[in-house]
Amino acid sequence: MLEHAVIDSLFAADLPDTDHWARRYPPRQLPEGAEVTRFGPSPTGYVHIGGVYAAMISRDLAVHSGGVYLVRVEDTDQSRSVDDALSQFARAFDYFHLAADEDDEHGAYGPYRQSARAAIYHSFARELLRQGKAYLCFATKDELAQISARQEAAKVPTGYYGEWALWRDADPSAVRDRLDAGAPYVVRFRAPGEPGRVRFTDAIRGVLDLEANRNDAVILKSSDQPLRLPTYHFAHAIDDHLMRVTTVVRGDEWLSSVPLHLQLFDALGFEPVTYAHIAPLTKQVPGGKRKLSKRKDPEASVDYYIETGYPAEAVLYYLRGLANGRLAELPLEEALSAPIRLSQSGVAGPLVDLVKLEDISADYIAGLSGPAILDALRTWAAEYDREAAAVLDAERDLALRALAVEREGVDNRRKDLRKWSDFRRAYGFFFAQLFVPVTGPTDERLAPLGVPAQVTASFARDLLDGYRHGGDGGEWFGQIREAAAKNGFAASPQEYRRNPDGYVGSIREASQLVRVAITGSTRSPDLYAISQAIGETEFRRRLEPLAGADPARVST
RNA sequence: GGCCCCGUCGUCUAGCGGCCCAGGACGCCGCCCUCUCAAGGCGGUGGCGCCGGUUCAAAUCCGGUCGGGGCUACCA
Repeated sequence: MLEHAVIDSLFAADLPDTDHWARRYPPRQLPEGAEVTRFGPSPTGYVHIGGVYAAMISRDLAVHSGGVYLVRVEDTDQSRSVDDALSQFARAFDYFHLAADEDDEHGAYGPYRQSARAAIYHSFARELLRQGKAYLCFATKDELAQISARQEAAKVPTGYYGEWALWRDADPSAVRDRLDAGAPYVVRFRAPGEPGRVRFTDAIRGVLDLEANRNDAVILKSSDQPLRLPTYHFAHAIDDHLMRVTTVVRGDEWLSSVPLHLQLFDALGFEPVTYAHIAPLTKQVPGGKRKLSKRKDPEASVDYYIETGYPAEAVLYYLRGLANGRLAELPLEEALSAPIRLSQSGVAGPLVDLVKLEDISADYIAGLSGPAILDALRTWAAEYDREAAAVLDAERDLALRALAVEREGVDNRRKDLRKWSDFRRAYGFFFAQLFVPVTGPTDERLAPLGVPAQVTASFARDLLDGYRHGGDGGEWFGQIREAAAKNGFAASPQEYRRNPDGYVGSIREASQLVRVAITGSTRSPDLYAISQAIGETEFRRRLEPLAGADPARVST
């Protein structure tokens, strides 16, 4: 075994012993049953919706047990770090109300960024080296590639283990020679040799029985890097122990690493944590489903949800329903406050279904009051649709009247907003600034109705002459019936069907003429309600072009 | 290749040996309402991957098989 003096010379002379860290991060004083959970984002500048999913579950466990939820940035791969990644996370967590109890701003178990914890990892790595539970490895990339090539040829499992592990039992003098020559090395964990099985209980999947790890995994990356950082495995064991984490919620791609992790906890003398491996969010593709992909699927990114304007509550409700089917049966309000139970978590790998999300979202928005919608809409628009934001600010009263249409004083509220970006399509026409008036009786938006231009113009003139804006809905609509009858429209679609040649259309077509003139579309909420919301002046202004009015008349 | 996880309507799920010739939600289809659309009301479509076994009885337990996914990195 390598002499302690040689081992120690590899680390800073003033590097504290492991005891120092144990004292520095004492066990937490928390009530019985309190869970300490964490989320460990890697700062690649991209926030995956699965990250929000995992963070939400972690945080929920802590909140409902009176524990602590912390965020620890896993930036041990410096080549993948992106500068503004942290602000991206801040934005996502903020949007989804996933504030951490502890992070670099507040918390006594920091720093909460792995690149700032190098000394801690070094202390423990040195300790493992001193105890012979780890060793220096000088194998080059080429040598490693050769080893696995030979293993494949020999049909034995690939990896760095047993007799294949070049430096596992190297002569100390050979190690010293390499060191003297300045050769770069990594620190490897000396896996306890004997093959066998390990059992552990996953909080979601129950008792699992896996093959024991025998790979001498790298725990400290190459010495030729300016900052010698640990691999995920080593950092996980040390950080989660020192931060006194009780339950680790992570993707099930980590399942096969558990045997290694358990060995590390054991070698380090730590109590193991409880694991909860969650199924990945997937997407339907021809022939099956696959993990949501960062590159191929826009809906994999939280930015998609934020920019499109899905309310956080709707997304959270949807995600909670995926985590615990039971919560999907509860009304939104209750589902958001009821605890997620790991034991009730699905193990499959749910498909993210945007159609379902939109249904939830539409329901949620429909339950909001007009002012509440306006408020949320404005916040969204300020960031993603400046023009709409300006209009909403300038026309606040009109916006409230528009949002009240078929929403206030009705039994079932209109559901035409699934997300904030639907606003323009659904409500844009209320606002003169966003509305494009018809150009005249020949406007192409009127063409599908099949009404001759002269009839259209005459009908509009008749409607405008003596037009009374107020009254109740019935009276108001009566004016359209009157003008329609006068211009050869059938009083009902049925009547028109019976005698298509006797009419230019039915009341349906006549109404649609008005609708297109007022809203620009053949689909809209109740016409009477819209007319009252925009007011008489605007109503007349929009109807006039239909009458084929000359420009001079319009401008006065 | 090796190891591991998973498999109920198109999708998310309930189901933990009899309450299930499988329940709910979303979607889809139809009807009703109706000046359009959205919504709403009512009805319908549709599933235990497959094969064996255990049992009086299986979606539920066991074995196999097929299918999907993951790991097998000095990425997390």
